Amino acid sequence: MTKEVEYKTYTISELSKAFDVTPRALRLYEESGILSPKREGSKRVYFERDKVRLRLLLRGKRLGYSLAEIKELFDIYESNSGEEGQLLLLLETMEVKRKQLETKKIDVEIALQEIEKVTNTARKTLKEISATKN
Amino acid sequence: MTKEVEYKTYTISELSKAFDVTPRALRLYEESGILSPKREGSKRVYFERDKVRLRLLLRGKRLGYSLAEIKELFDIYESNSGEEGQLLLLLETMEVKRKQLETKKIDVEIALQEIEKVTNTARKTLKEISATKN
DNA sequence: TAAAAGATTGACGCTTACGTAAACGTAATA
DNA sequence: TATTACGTTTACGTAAGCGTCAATCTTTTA
Repeated sequence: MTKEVEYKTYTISELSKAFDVTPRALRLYEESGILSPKREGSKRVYFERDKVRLRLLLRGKRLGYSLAEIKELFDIYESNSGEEGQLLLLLETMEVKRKQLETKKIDVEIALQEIEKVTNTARKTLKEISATKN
Repeated sequence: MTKEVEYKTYTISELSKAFDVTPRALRLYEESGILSPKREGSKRVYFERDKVRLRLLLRGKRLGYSLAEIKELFDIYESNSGEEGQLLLLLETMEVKRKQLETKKIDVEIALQEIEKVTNTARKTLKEISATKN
């Protein structure tokens, strides 16, 4: 008794709409070795795995990582043989990334504080203006 | 009695070392209209104001903003006449940026969580390995 | 005073991350 | 069956953000 599992698949345009990226970008991500859709003839067929990776990829981009860096991360993560050396490499890499992200987090928070300051000052001035008007 | 105020100034190489950017970059930032050092003959002289702006610029970059966007922000902030329309524009702009930053904050936090998961899994596996060894 | 250290202005080069168009194939639809 | 929609590869174009000379000038410093 074979267990039939339905895998949802996506065409390039479906995936591109779903994530608001162009097909061109998806092809580039493939060329960069990050996505690897199956083929049906010459047409790309994307599976859940690709969707997951694309989601991570885009988050990575928003965080400022280059495609090369993102691929590197995927590679390290996947090449993980469960072997000790590999695991240690993984841990080191993650530690580096973690520190970068903590720094970024601080950058974001400082920026938010600055925005708040500017905003408060502007609001005060506005209030004074409307008070003067009356 | 004239009040003499000492302003600390910087040469391009001093500032470049202080912020770990190349002189070339500083010249580009000037060309982009973000920095505007005074001149002593043909030589650039940077004041505190430039230092402050550079610090903000670099944070902006780390947050993923382009030089053009950064300049735009400075422009809006400075063109602020205290006039009502300008203040409202400033508030709107800041609100947009604030939302972007909140999104980025979430991205960072999700990424940190993912790193934690991967890290924990790797650590567990490592423990199992060292247990087997004995 | 000669040489080294820093500065300046071009100007061309390079990488990343796509955009865009061309030329072509296949499949669904009017 | 003709057209429209969607897909493919190939390839050139582009914008941003510098890197890297080259040629020249000025100022220290040995």
